[in-house]
Amino acid sequence: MALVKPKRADARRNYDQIVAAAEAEVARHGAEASLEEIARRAGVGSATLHRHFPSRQALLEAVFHDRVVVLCEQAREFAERPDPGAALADWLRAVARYGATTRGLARSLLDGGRNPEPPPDSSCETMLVDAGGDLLKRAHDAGTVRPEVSIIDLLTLINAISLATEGGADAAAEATRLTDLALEGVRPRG
Amino acid sequence: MALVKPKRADARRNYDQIVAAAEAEVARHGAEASLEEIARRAGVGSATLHRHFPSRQALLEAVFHDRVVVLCEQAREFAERPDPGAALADWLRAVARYGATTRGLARSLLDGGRNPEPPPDSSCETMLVDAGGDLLKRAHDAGTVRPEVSIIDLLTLINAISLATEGGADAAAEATRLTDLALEGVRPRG
DNA sequence: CAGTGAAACGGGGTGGCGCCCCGCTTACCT
DNA sequence: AGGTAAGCGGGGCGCCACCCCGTTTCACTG
Repeated sequence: MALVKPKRADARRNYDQIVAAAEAEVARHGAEASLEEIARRAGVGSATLHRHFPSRQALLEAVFHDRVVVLCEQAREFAERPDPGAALADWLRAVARYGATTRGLARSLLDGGRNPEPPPDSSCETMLVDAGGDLLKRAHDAGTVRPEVSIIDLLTLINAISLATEGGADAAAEATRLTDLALEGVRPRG
Repeated sequence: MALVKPKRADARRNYDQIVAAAEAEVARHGAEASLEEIARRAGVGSATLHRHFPSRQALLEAVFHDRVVVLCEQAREFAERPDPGAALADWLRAVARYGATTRGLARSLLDGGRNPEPPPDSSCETMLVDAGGDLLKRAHDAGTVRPEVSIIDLLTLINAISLATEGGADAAAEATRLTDLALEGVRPRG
């Protein structure tokens, strides 16, 4: 059950240094940050980076994993709230806001979803789908969400919004506004 | 008023060949297609490509320009329809579908919007904003769209959907579904 | 604590890229 | 036909992802 991290001490140390360097570099330059530069800043050879992370996507997953876990914990808290519709909406807004202000995350999730092979249980995508699916189920049961709406659709939409607003002047505000627009619809409510 | 295209005959021929090659290559590999490869397939040196198109964005604009013009003409037709709300929705669906099935377009529009300097009147973004703005105005006047909704927000949302669904198994269907979701909202309609 | 086998490392090579310089070619105008 | 400037493109530069393979480092055993 426990994560089987690299065994040797130097390997583990390098792994952590690479993730730390990647976090900084991705924050600066987005999901397309130079892997060579990340390796350089981590103080390792580029071969070491490629050995630990066979793809850019794998590295991004490691970078964002902890933050996504926090979002999922928040979902679990929101699940206790009395109004499931508002809980789902608030969580989606939080996801949109976080995605819009965290360079590279939205792109990483999009590319991850494109991947043909099934993602592991600990992938960012899977975790979000699981956490959000629970909130959605409650909202469905309460009748505050149309039954044909799926969690995949919702997260795809939210992630698309993050992607489109990421890096803007006030990304969080714009992501929130667009999320509200999508959740409420375009027509006035009776 | 008429476009001031490159004057010399060989320049114009190369320009057209580059755009044609770019169209094919972008369709195959998306907005990040290799510029070197495009030049190779167009039968010109890479310097010629860079002379005609100082940035990747400029090339993409040229590639998609004609198709976007068609979308805008469609908007003008839709403006005649009796139900402005449905006309706007149908047009947005068409834009979403086209963006989702045309590799590179959504990405190009997104990056174009990031550009700090104001886009020229003939840019894809400007044309869509103008054409859609007219449809939205009619819908606003008819009261079928909430007044605080802007055409920028709508197109950003639609473009985000295109971006997120582009390249999927049935991109057109998914883009349409997500567009409907965003237009109608998540909650059931009274 | 020393020795050993394997795991991990990283310098450097390869091929591809975007971009640009500059000597050469070509089309246009008179 | 001849002059001239616009246009061309081979080739160079710096950066990148990715990988090969000789070398170093770790962990385990006696």
